[in-house]
Amino acid sequence: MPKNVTIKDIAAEAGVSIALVSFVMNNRIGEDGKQKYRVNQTTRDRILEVARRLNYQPNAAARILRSGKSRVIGAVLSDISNVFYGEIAKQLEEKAFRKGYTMLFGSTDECAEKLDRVVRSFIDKGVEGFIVVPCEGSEGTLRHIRNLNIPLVIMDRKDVDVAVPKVVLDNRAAIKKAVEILAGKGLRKIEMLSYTMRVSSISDREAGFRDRMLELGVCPDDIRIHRIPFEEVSDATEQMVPGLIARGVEGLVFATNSLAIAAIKKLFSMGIRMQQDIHLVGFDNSDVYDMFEPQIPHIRQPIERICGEALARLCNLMENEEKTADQLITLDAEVVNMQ
Amino acid sequence: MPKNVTIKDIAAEAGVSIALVSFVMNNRIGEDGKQKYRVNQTTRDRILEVARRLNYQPNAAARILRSGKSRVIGAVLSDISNVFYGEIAKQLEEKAFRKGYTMLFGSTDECAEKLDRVVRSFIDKGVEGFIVVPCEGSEGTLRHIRNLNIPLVIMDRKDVDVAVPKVVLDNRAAIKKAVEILAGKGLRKIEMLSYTMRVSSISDREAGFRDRMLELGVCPDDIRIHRIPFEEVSDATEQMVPGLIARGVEGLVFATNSLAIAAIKKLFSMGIRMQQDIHLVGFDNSDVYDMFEPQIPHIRQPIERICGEALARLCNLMENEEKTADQLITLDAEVVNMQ
DNA sequence: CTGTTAGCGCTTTCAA
DNA sequence: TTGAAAGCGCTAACAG
Repeated sequence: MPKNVTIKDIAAEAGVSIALVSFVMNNRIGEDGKQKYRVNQTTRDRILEVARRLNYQPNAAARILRSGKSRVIGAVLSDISNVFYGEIAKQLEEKAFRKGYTMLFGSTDECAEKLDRVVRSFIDKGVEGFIVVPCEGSEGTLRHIRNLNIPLVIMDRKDVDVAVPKVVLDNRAAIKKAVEILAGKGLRKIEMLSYTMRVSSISDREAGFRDRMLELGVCPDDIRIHRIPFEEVSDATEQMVPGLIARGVEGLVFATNSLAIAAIKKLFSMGIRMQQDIHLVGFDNSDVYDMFEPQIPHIRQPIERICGEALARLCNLMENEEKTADQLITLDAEVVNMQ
Repeated sequence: MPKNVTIKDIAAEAGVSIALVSFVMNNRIGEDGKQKYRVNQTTRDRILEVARRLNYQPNAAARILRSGKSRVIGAVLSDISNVFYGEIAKQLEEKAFRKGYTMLFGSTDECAEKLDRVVRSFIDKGVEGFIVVPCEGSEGTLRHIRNLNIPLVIMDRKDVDVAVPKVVLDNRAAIKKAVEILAGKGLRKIEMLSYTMRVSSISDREAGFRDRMLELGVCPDDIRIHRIPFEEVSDATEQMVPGLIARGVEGLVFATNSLAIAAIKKLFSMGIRMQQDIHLVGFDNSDVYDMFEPQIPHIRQPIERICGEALARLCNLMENEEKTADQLITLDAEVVNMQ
């Protein structure tokens, strides 16, 4: 391994001091035409030339050590292989890149222990801030982040007693819109598929469903929410669907795309005609929704805005060393393919 | 921001030297019961106690600077929001974590410039190694990585003239299996949907198709591969499908899941019955494949093994400072839901 | 078993 | 306009 080029090498080669090299390297990005350090144009050019010739790469570690800023953000999501979080990841990465930050991603798979492991390893890596989608039992870890004074923004879920900014969807309103689509068609025998998991996004969606159903005059005892364990969506959903049909359910709303997909598969295999024999409203994206004619309407989260807000708040905390503003940013969902 | 605790603080608090603290901290992970530095058990306990009490977090930057190892790997994929790469990302992250590495992810969106930007930013971050899915025109950047002497493993595509390990699917064989499924049903009017993009994974899949069709006795002029631009899969595919049907195509194989999904949507909307009026074989995963009865068979890449191999090679290069072993690791695809 | 010490590469103050 | 020098926090010889 040919020893990496350092500013010292450049200084030697160009016959100047390392300080000068450092100055020049940091001015590279002519920020707003204002140069903090004035260096002789000739010297500057010579240094830049040498740097290029020697293929100089600044050492990140040294820079971080000295400046104390790593410009790395850790994002701890639920499951990066799920489309929704995949899109979140992509947006975060892009937006962070533009701001000059690098993102580190990790999946919790809804397991508090894994979340803790990931968070600790990220801290080890010297992340400057965190964006976290909490899961059941993760409060301790989140508090740990706070205690370490590492900026933190919570995303997607808000039922965590930690005083940090939280960016979430207005889940109640979102599901109300979903129910509305079905109610608007005159349907009343509407049921919901949800997770057993108790996190605010899910609970709020359930609450929204309950609220709207009550408003529609449905008797509380007739409001049906079916809860399925996260780990066995496919099987459990498949087993449950026939029962729904047997009971003559007319409409179904879903708390997540995975639930919707599992149900649609089963319904389709049973020969049930979507949006005819039964009416559905999905949540989040899936290629499956668009398969049918008419397409299955679904609730779309404003992923770009969610990521934008989360990152903005985080940068605020990181850059302005602001006191932990415990704000709740709530964004509205939109309905796709409303019929 | 309360000054972070350093080994110095611990040393002072525990009344020992910083060296001792360092030794203890590095032995934390009792590797194979063998401790490199022997420290008095009482002292050790005291130090650990103080460290815990003061909530000590080792400074990553300093450690990296000193040891020269960041234990960070950069993965540059095509599009992390696509299921296939999403799963790749997840596997890489998990496996890397077990080996004590952290992954950095970036998407190229099949744009060489973006790939270059991402790579440079990762280098800036001090990654120790790269796993890259190249795209058209990315050779220069890959060579740049080599010149910097940063370990590199290429994944998914092999048509890059850079002497590094490459882990790919046996794409020719994979598509042959796909064609075989259709041929086994006695079909001969089989066509393929592919990308215009010239990367080995795609080209090889096309070659496999051509080969198998020739073997089946199809006249070269009758072998039809339809190439669709990556950026407009949906629209272009939708426009193309009716023509295929009009020509009485019996079977379709796809070079990627996105192509398959787009085609299936259109076919379905036209009322064509899958695996009856037309027979399909998909590539990679999609929830859409499982929607139909019988399910749409598809080619499944051994994602876990791909990631395992790629990471293993990379670690080899990073840890053993081995000379660039220019090996090509080819893995076999498997057919899911063969009927 | 424990302490001293010399840097890793870079930023930045202070002085020239 | 330039240079000298002091560390950032940690590791790892080397010396006791």
